[in-house]
Amino acid sequence: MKWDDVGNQACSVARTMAVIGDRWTMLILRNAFMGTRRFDHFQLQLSVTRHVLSERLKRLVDAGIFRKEAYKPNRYEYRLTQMGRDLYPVLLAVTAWGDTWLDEGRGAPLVFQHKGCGEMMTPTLVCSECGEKVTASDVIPMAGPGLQALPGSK
Amino acid sequence: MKWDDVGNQACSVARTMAVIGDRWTMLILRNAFMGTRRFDHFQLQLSVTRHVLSERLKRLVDAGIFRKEAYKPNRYEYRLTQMGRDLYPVLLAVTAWGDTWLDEGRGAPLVFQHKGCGEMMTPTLVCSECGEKVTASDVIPMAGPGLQALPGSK
DNA sequence: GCGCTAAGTTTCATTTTGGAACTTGATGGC
DNA sequence: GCCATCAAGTTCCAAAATGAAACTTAGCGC
Repeated sequence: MKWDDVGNQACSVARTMAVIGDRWTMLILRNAFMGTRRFDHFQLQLSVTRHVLSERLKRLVDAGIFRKEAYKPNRYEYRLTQMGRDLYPVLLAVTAWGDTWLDEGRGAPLVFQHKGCGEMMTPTLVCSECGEKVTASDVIPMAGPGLQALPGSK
Repeated sequence: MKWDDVGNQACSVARTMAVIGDRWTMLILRNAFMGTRRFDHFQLQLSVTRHVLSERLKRLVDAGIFRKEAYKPNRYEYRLTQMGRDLYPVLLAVTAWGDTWLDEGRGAPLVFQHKGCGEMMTPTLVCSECGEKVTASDVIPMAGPGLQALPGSK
C-alpha cells in the first residue's frame, strides 16, 4: 500500500500519520513549539537537508498545521496554526515516553513547568469524563460515527 | 544528518522518533493495541510489504517494545512489553488530534469507553500536579538533568 | 509423504534521502 | 547606483529505503 492510500483509511491514526508521521516532521514541530519560524533556522538547528525541509514545510502548510507568512518582502516564516498548536499533547506524550524509557539513567533533557500551578509536571493522559489516569487496559475502543468499512483492522 | 545520529541527541522527541518515528511503525503499534500479534495478520491488516514489516518488527523487538515469543515450534508472535504498552498515551493523543482535525465532518471512526467510569471519553492531557488541562502556552520547558549540550535547539 | 500454512528472505524496479552546489530577489554598505 | 550578502529556496546526483511479487523453510494434518 502507498502512503496516499493510508491517509484515506477510516482511522485517525492512519490519517494523522499521513500528515505528521515522519521523523523530520516531528522534529520540525518540536522546534516550532520552541519558537523557531524560519527556513534557515530549522535547517541549521535540525541538520535536515534543505531539500527535505522544503518538502516537509510545504506539506505542513498544505495540511493547515503551519501558516506561511511574509515578514518582509520575499522572506517568509512558518507559524503554527491552531491546528498545529493542538499537536502539543502529541509532542508531550512522546516526550514523556522518551523521558521514561530512553533516558539511559541521565534524567530528562527537558522538564516542564506548568504555569497554572508553578510545579514541574509530568504530562499525564486522563479520561475527560472522570479525570482518572488512563492506560491501554482501561479503555474499550468501539466503532464511532466516522467508521465506514471495518475489515477487522482499520 | 542521518537517523542514527538523531537518536543520539539529548532530546526525548528525537530519541523517541529514532525508534517509532515512522509511519508504518505507528500503525503496527495501533494494531498491536487492537490485539494483533502475528506476522501475517499485521501484513494483511496493514497491507505493508513483508519486507518492511519484517524490518520494523525486528527494530521494535530490539528496542524492547515488542517481545517475540514462540507460540509453537517455529511460529512466533509479537507482544507488547510494558515499554510498548506505555506508548498508549501517544496513540491516544494522535487519535484525539486526528478525530478533531481530520474527520472531514464524519465524526470519529473509533470512540473510547473508559472502563473506570463507563463514559465515552476524550483522551485529555493534564498536569500531573494540579490536574489542569495543558496546552502549549501553559508550559515552560526548562533544561533538565539529562541535558548535555544545548545548541539552542536540541 | 503431500500439500498447506506461517514466517520470513530475496530480487529488482521505483521513490525518497542526503549532500552539496546553484538561483533568485531583496537589503545594506559605501 | 553598484557590489556583496543573506534568506529562502531549487537542482542535481549518488546512496538508501520502499513496494511488489516470487521464493524458501520448517512444522502440521492427515
